[in-house]
Amino acid sequence: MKAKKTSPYHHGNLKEALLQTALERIACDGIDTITLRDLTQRLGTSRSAVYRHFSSKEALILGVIEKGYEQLDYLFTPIFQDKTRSVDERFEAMGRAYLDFAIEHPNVYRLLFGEQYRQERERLCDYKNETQAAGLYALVGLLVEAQEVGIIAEGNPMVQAATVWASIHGLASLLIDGHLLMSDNLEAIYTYSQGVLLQGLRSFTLP
Amino acid sequence: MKAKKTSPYHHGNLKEALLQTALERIACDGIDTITLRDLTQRLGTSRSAVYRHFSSKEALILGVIEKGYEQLDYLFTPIFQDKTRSVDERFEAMGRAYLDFAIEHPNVYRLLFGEQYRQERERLCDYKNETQAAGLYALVGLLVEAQEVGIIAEGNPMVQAATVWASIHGLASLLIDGHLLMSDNLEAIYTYSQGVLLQGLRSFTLP
DNA sequence: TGTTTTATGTTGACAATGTTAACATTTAAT
DNA sequence: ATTAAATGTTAACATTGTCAACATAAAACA
Repeated sequence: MKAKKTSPYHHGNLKEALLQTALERIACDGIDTITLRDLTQRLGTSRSAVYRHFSSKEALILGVIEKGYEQLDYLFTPIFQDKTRSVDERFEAMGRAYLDFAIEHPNVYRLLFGEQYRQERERLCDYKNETQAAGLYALVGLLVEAQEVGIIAEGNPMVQAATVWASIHGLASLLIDGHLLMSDNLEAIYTYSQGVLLQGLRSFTLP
Repeated sequence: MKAKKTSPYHHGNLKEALLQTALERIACDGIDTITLRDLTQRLGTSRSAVYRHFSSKEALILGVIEKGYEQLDYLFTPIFQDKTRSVDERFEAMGRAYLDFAIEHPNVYRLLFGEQYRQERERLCDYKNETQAAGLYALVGLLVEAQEVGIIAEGNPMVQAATVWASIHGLASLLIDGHLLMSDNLEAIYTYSQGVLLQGLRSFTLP
């Protein structure tokens, strides 16, 4: 363990510490209330120190977003790829994990799947194709598998994936944004949604 | 028509003009970029004039939100209540109108159904029960009707409404927030989603 | 080792923004 | 006509992101 004297001139790991603290603050209070001054104050450095590691506040946030997608990946990929479980089970587990994550970390969820910093992300075409789409492609893979086993009707798996994702994302969004007031009915709503979705995928085919 | 001399001391209708201009600016550039200074400058008044009509910027935005919900109501209620059309047709028309609104006015849609100003809205318990829920209750009514006709399976219509709303809201959100990249596939995705949803509602019942 | 270069952190300043207080002007009430 | 209320203006303040100039530590190099 490092001997932390009375605040040395160099922090030592400021970049990572900024990303970590920013993520924590966002998770706690949301994206709109965090300020660079507060972050640096918590880390015991000066306000402008940020600019030695990030070109702007926006760039810092983009780093946090990247970090968030990585965490999500660590969470979901194992579920999708667990071949010891049936497609049905993985489908169910995925939905539940997705919803749980949104409910437990609503501010992070909004940051990852909301609208803010959308244009800025597209400039960095990195994790558009890497991290963000990873979850969607894993879902596509699961749906292809489901088609092969005959659990769902045949069809364009990308279109199916969009339908599934939209359904669960809508539920998550409405819940964490306070538009569905029935927090006690949550389990019923989720179970019903999941049932309707699977049943629809099973029996509906485009002409 | 009023004789508009060289900017009279009193604007005459500043409150309504502020709401209107704010809505326009939000529709154009989004909620995060509008400033009171810009609004008042466009209306030819001074910055602080806002505070004679609204206690804060937040209060002005809440007024805009209320206005937005009213517009949505004018748009949807007739569709729901048009008894000359079948339940299926109204269901289809509702979904399409909802999606069209979101795509044509993404910034307004986000303002109405997003997370920002959520806590502030709850303090005014006015349009929580009036306007906002109006659309949901209309949907509930349509679903009750659908159950009676036998188009969908029996079940708690509130839970069904949440499922339907979540599905369409998720699709709208992902599209306007740039997370579904397939703008050319939009028609296919919507048609497929609608089909899966209806098929699922038709055949799925909770045990 | 001693010197130089690079990386990192600090301080002071600036513009933009929401907000308030004190003042001004117009309209309505008495 | 006088007074009161409503509405609008100006000046100032605190907060925030950002930048330039300066300071210090670490690394590279001789």
